[in-house]
Amino acid sequence: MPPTKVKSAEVPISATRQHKADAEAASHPPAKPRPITRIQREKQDLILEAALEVFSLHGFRGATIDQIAEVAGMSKPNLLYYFPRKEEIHRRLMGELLVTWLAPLREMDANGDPFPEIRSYIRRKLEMARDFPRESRLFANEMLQGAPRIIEMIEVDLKNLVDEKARVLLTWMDQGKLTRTDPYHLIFSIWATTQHYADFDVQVRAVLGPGRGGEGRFEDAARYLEQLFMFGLTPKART
Amino acid sequence: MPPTKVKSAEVPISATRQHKADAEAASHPPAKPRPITRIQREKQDLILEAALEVFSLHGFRGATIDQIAEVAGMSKPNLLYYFPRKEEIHRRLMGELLVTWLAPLREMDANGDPFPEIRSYIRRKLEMARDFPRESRLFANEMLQGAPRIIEMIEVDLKNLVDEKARVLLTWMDQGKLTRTDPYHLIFSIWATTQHYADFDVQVRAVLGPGRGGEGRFEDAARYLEQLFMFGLTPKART
DNA sequence: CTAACATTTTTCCAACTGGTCAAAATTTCT
DNA sequence: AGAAATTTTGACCAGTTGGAAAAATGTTAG
Repeated sequence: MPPTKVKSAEVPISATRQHKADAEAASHPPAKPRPITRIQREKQDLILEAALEVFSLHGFRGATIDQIAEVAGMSKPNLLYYFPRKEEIHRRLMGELLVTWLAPLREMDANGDPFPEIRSYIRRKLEMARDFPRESRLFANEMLQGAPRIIEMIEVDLKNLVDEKARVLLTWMDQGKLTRTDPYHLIFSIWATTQHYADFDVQVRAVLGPGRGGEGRFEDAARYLEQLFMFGLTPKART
Repeated sequence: MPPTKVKSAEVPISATRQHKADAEAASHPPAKPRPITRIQREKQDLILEAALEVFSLHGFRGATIDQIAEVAGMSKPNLLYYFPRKEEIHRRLMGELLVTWLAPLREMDANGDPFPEIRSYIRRKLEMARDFPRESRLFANEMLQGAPRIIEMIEVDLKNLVDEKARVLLTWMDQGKLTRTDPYHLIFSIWATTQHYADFDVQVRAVLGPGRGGEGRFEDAARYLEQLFMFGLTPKART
């Protein structure tokens, strides 16, 4: 499966600034794409990691290249050598994010039984909120701003995936294995409840207080959500 | 009930820049606070309204005074005449927001029955997401950034309120009127599911598509959430 | 070793940022 | 109306921002 259509952004990064050494021969149209070096990959990863940190905390506009460069441990011009513009960094980040972010939903298996499937979907999402809160916040930040830079991916890739899974849910409902309800809003509610623990982490911790705000909160959340969704979705006693 | 401890921020705005006309007499310690004029109130409201628009979209760091001034239809220095610093605007906004934002939870009545109470709490929150999405996003933005400017309010006012309502929920559980579960996470899940429709509005609309993404989505959400929470919280058949 | 390329640093810039200040315009009060 | 206060404006500033150019330094294949 191709890593979602990340449109341009795929250019080999260098070659952009390099003096066009086409003088020698303008014969090969696909012009040697120049293999990506070890350093390139390493530094790019470093930058993306730093950018994730900064963007997820301040949003696109609020983040500065200097900040990202500092976190990445390099100078600003050096960073700009790898990603010639701020937007490129963000675009790459979002492109990669969307793929991994939707993986849990992709795994929901139409051939499985609804409750085990939904239950483990919720668990996986909750684990992601716990283990990748920055990714969650990056996504949330983009959404809050109206998703200007990923609206297309949302409207195409995300929508298609959700449509597909909504159909799966409907099938389960038809089979009487699941309460008949709105599959889209069902998915929304799973997203909302799980991502809440990453995006509103400060609030969750503050409200739970030092006693219950520790690491145990994810276990508690899992237990609670399981109960909420299970008994909310269990069809009335079979006939 | 005082509008939550908004600490300073309460100074009459003017008098800050006014040349200290104390030359006449340094006799009255509480120095005439100079009544707030009509224009002051009007312009301040204008600014706060514009600031809500901009802050909710770009977060604190990402928003600029120029932007706010433009939306408010006045020059930057003029805006700064009313709010001498960017942070003041934000602080005021957050202070007022928290009060109105928690009103629905405050209304949850310990003397009522759990289901009608919870049901109408969900409805009220959903209505707020529909009618005041910018407020919701402003709040979300602040949370995403770790709530640096309102952490204190969160830890005190919000926590106290939630503690109180959690006790109410526990009472209902003790009385067997509600499934025994974690009252804190229950409240979180209501916040998450309802605010999702304001904060992730773009996503919701994109996924529902032009057909179902219209105004009806809030009604659908209300119906779905009601079902989710109702049947998830209904205690097992009485003995 | 060295030419060719890749990486990094230094210097620089124009636009934007939050904010100041004094003067001018307007409103309010008597 | 006229004085006093309030409000608005225009010019200005120092620091930050995203980014460009080019020189300096590494790295590596032949």
